[in-house]
Amino acid sequence: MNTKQLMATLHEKGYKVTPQRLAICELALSSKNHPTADQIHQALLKKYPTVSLATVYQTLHLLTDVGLLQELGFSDKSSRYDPNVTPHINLICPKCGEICDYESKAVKELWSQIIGELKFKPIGQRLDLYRICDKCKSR
Amino acid sequence: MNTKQLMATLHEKGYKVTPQRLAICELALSSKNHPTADQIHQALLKKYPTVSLATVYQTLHLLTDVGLLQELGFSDKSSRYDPNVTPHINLICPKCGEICDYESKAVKELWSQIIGELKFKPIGQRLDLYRICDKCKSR
DNA sequence: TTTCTTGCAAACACTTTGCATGCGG
DNA sequence: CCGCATGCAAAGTGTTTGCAAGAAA
Repeated sequence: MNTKQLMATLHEKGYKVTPQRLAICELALSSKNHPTADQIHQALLKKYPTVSLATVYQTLHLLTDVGLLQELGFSDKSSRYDPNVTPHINLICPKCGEICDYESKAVKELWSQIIGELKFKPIGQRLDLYRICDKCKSR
Repeated sequence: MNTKQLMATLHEKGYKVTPQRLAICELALSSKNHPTADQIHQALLKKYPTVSLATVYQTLHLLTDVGLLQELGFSDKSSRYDPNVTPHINLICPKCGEICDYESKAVKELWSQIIGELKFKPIGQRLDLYRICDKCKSR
């Protein structure tokens, strides 16, 4: 999603377009490593030294409402944000917190099979798979 | 799991057996509605009016460590505890917070198929499916 | 001009910790 | 007896809120 599309989406939903929002949206939606709100905030400070963490949270919620982002809450009370809202597996290392997406035709097929079995359409899903990542294993 | 087995498991892992622990374990492990720590605490107060919430949290972590319980963290920072640690789907209503388990042969089969594809053994999983529950839909 | 957004700081909810006391092994 | 477990209260953490000032439409 480019900037133009993003601005159109915000307008459409009745949200104002501000530089902060654009910056946060672009960072969050292009992220690959499932960042925390704080990580996004830190990255943002380089370009916008005055943005507050509260604004980051607010904008992330906005994106979650709109359906462009998924918030993954964890038992340590931290949240990670994932721009991939399609059915996929989050491979999570409980040691270091690394999360990477695992996408495959099989996953999507199997998931749609389960949905068929359930006879209703879900509004979202979250598939986590926990395992010690290679880095942590070799240590 | 009955009380005798539970006591044996605690001993085995080097944990002391106390009345509080037994009570918390029995409540948590037999729960069907994915309670919060506070709900467990409230229920417990009827029998043990002096147990502290801290003890409840500690014991729930103990059970999680031992692998008898899974902690489900959510984006609103709440945690729910699930005694079902086998691969199954949590049907979650984001409106009212209701969680029910959906277990089927298909889920387990398809899940193990995906695991086979991954070439390593996970140490756990979490499969959430979000949908508005019937009660909320009819309202 | 009107309304929404921002940034700050204070408030919040849930969870964890420190410590003195008490009980299990 | 020794050491872990308990209960309480205080501290901690990530997130949310209230409000005045500022910017978008």
